[in-house]
Amino acid sequence: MTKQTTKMYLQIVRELRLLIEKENIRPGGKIPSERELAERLQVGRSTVREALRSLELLGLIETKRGEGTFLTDFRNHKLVEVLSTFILQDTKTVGDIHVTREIHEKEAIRIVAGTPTLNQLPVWSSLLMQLQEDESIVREDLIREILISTNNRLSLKMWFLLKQYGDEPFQGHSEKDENQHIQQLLNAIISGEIEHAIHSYRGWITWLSQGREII
Amino acid sequence: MTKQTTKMYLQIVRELRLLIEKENIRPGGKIPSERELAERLQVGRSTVREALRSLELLGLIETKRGEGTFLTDFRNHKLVEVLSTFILQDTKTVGDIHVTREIHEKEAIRIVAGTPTLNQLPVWSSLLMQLQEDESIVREDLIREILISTNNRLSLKMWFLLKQYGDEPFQGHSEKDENQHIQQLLNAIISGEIEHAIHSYRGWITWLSQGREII
DNA sequence: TTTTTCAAAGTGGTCTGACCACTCAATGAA
DNA sequence: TTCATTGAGTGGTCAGACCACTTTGAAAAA
Repeated sequence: MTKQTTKMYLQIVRELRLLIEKENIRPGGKIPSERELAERLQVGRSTVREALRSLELLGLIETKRGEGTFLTDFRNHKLVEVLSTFILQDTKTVGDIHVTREIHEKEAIRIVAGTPTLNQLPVWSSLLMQLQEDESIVREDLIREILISTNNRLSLKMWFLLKQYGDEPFQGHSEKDENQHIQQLLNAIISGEIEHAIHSYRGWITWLSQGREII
Repeated sequence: MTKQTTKMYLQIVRELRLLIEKENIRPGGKIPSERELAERLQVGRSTVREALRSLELLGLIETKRGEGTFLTDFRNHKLVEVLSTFILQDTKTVGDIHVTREIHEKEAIRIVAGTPTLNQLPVWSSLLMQLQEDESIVREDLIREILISTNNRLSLKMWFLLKQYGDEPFQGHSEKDENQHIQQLLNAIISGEIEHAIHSYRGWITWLSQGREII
């Protein structure tokens, strides 16, 4: 049908999503070939390709010439590259991404700190011990752990994506200083002091962004 | 050339960026036609289209049949839509959607209530007056107003999507009761009492969900 | 002259069929 | 058994053909 009002390739993106769900294709799994999709969906192969190329640029699928097309695990860098070359100039957008990511992080901290069963999790004290033995912790790992423990997978995935878009290399920081921020946060979480935890988090973030500007 | 190692359509994405920069095409400006691009870059039109479709799905360009292709305002985070359809697919937990939406709502309330220039906005008192004259306000309208005033378009967009996915009809509620919740929230915002505002919000949400279960 | 009509040019949307480059597995020879 | 070959399947690209839509400007009508 060449007369649809909705763009065909967007339709295909949708169909593809349904197909993936119906056939239970997991990350890493193989998607039907372009020719097969074209026939099954009754569209031209070039149209199928337009949809697939879009998804590839988003990092949702991966194609290997001679082999096929595969579902990926949402962590391709292509998208980050493209977006950064096109968008990263726009400071307002970058700011939004950071702020939005921090929204998810803060709320997760509030939940963990405010929920006895969560703030008593052995992982916090074990992390704290690591720090006291001068083993450093990567910021992302800690935050991810916090996000995970809130058991909101949607929020976790959004956070993951935002992290990809907005990531900047953190450089020129003293590990010792950072450890102090982390310890403060962990202590507040364990003792269930929500506002204290948020305050520590804010301090940490501020400290990080100051570090960024020095570069 | 059919023998490049780097994928042609990615090459084109890159070329396109350079072209846009060189010709100083601003958001809203027109990009050369597909046929012209194909000739200038010495590639097939379908290959050009694959690149353009990708950028369109990312929300970087916009196409109008019969007119042409245009550079968009990057702030249109259209990619969120696509990503969300893929993400929400396996994270069907309606609960997650609600909780995540509420994360954005709560944070927005915190920001508005805690920022003097925002909580003094005339819109709040005017809404409050409407309520006192017994004109009812739709929940979504109020929340949207709050989100907008935080000036984080990305968060706003996410909220909008979450709202769409998780929408349920609110029924069987007494308008009078709801007005009371809203008034409480608005008053707390205006007076800058963050925790009070959050508390009101929580009460409102709880009340709403109880109403839902009755259905 | 002014207004209306409408056909042509230009643009994106889609399809078809044809090659090319690559991978993999089955086939067959050593 | 081992190794080389070959053919089927898959993505990558191209050229050309229509279709649907918008704009525009010249011709026709007022």
